[in-house]
Amino acid sequence: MQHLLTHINNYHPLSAAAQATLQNCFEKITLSKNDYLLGEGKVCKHLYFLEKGALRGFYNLDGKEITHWFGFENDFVTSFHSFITGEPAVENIQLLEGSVLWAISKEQLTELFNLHHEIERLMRIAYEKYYIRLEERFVNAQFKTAKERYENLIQQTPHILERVPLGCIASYLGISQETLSRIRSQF
Amino acid sequence: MQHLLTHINNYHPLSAAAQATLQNCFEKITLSKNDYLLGEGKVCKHLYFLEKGALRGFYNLDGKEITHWFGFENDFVTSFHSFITGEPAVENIQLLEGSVLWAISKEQLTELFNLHHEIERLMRIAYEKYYIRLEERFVNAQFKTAKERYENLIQQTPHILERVPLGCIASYLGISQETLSRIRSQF
DNA sequence: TTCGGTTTTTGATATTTGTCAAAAACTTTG
DNA sequence: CAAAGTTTTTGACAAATATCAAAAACCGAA
Repeated sequence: MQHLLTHINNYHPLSAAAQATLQNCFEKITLSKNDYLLGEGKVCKHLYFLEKGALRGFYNLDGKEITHWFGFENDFVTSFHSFITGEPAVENIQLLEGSVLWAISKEQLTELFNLHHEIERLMRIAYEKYYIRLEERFVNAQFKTAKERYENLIQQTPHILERVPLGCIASYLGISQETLSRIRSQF
Repeated sequence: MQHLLTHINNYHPLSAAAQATLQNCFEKITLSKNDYLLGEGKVCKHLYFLEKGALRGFYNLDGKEITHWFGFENDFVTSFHSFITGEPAVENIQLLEGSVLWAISKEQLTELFNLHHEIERLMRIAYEKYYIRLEERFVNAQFKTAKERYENLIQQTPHILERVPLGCIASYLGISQETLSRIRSQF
């Protein structure tokens, strides 16, 4: 829990009062490798903070699993579309490693926004950061070649390579596993 | 101005006090077709609301202009990366039509957040919507074929086809202009 | 209205990436 | 440790898309 608070204060320092309220609303969750945090079709009613471990978001397309994002230490994770709109999720969230998470419900979070302006500010700032991050992934996906995207991955998020099977990484990069394998053999 | 307030109240209803404060902070801007709202290398210090007209964000790559987003009526536009981080923009924002915009500086907006919790809430909600929108574009870019992306465009944002030159649309969809032309001839 | 410029389309060809199938390299576990 | 399963690589080929060049269509201003 201290881990979470430290990270949050990094984003945007909170008053002692706000921190105390936050503490009461997050619930600890411990999951094993391959467990599901969310199954497609379910509404994702929680925002999670990943204290330790790794997970992936994926959906099914023609019998194949398309991984489109990963979460690691200090990431806030949820099925954003479902969490925000309240619609059923199209994606699954599955653990890649045994992990420790902290969960807060959307309901509680909304309540916290009302109680503490600064917590809503924290969230606004978090969205800014996540927006920028997504924007960069979008530009990569749309305008870079497979090889450039792989080089980007090596340079900017090498931990992904060390902790995730190549099959997941291929679809994360938007290429087939065979193509990824061939790109790798060039290094 | 009433236009802007109406739109904002649609997002998230504001108190009369907050609305009055907002009114004083937005400045009206009128620009002609082909004018620039932002040039690359400049820090984007404003958030704009597009009341009427159309514009595009693009950057230069190997002498070619890569259009990656459009703005239309009722869109909030800025160079998000630059606006959020304070770093120089990599992109240009250029008018596709004569337009009417309302501008607010980041500084003033931050001030408004302090004055009215509800305005920060409005912004948090706006980020949520824009995040989801971007997420959908990302999935399209990474996992759909050129033809599927074009079909999506026809169904979901047909106004783009009517108001924007095909060269811009091609890079917006992440395909070459020739390929776009060939896809179109199939319809 | 017509000339000059821009935008869009068409054609030929090259490149990138995907698909399917099989082999090789790893992992797990009994 | 060995069999069985899983993941990764390799090969041959197919499909999608890009590139370059030129023609056609469109448009705006003198």
